[in-house]
Amino acid sequence: MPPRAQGSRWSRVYAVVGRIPHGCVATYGQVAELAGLPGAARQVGYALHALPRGSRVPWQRVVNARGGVSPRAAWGAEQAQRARLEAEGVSFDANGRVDLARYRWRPGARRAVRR
DNA sequence: GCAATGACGCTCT
DNA sequence: CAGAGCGCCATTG
Repeated sequence: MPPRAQGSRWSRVYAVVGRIPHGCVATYGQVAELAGLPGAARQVGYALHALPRGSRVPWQRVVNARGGVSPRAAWGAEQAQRARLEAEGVSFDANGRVDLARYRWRPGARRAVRR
């Protein structure tokens, strides 16, 4: 039962996700920590799941710790996310995972892509 | 207030 | 690196 929880801490999660720069990706755990919910990575994914389509929240930039897109209820969304990230310059491997070592969002780092 | 759920994370094998 | 198991917390019913 997908809850709504509009006035909950989820808004905090959305705010953090919205701060993810273009061409970068963040893990659930990272977003959770930045949102003030350390260890509540699950709730982050849960919050994103409740996001309505058309939301300005770049939920597509949020991936799991392995840099892969988690299988969600919306079939095809996984494909859309990958396509969108590729359009931003994020490369996916044959397994559909991104190189976190390279695209992982570094809060505070000026250069998104460390090189 | 208790129990169940969930787009996850971490550790071990 | 891949797969499996256990634990984390927050929100809902």
